[in-house]
Amino acid sequence: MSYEKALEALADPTRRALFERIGKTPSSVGELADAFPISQPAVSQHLRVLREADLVQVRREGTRRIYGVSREGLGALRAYVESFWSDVLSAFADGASQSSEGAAQ
Amino acid sequence: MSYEKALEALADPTRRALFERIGKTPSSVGELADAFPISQPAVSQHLRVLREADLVQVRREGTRRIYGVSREGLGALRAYVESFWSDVLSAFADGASQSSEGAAQ
DNA sequence: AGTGGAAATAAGTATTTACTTATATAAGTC
DNA sequence: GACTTATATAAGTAAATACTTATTTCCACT
Repeated sequence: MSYEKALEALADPTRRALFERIGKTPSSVGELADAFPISQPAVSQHLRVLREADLVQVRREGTRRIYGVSREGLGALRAYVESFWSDVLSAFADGASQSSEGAAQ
Repeated sequence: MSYEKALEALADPTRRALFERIGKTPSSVGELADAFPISQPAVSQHLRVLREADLVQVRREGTRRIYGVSREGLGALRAYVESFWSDVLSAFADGASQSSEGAAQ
């Protein structure tokens, strides 16, 4: 749906690192705050942006909140990039206008 | 190579719009400056960022410069998203831990 | 070489944003 | 209900950035 928000969310290096870490192992806010050199509120703020981009998902576990990757936002981003990519490929096949390039792929 | 720069470049709405327009029809700086409600230098600055992210490519044509999409940066971004996506899918297949989701794909 | 047009760079500015510390909310435990 | 632990929100700040106008660079043409 909104690949725009996904792009904006993943543009920031810290937020991207948080997202990648969450992708490998779902984590609580505290675990993330321990693993990264920023404060807990900073982590929460980043998580909020990632959540609003549908890139992550929360699950309550007692008093903690476990953040994991959501497929919604990532899927939207993937669809966008993929469609753009195929457009570019077909434009290249048509025109073959890109001068400084060698073989395809 | 550097999907990071591609993400940062495409995060800005104006720059993303420029990139999408260039994807449809390669254009000169002047044409872009006419088509968008920003000044020519602003266009040039955005093009520079897109160029440094290997998302666009320049070709000289007389005194003008025609910008077209480059496959380098877009391919890098695509590879990143794609690999992340497949990781998420396999993690989902393993754990099936995402609570609020329905069927796969 | 001199002129004209196209694009890049320089310099300055207002907005955005990624952080901080302080505080509030929420859930589990006694 | 009081206390502790975990997370979110409030408020403020310094750095990044997307624009502007002014100027420079670069190419074509005479």
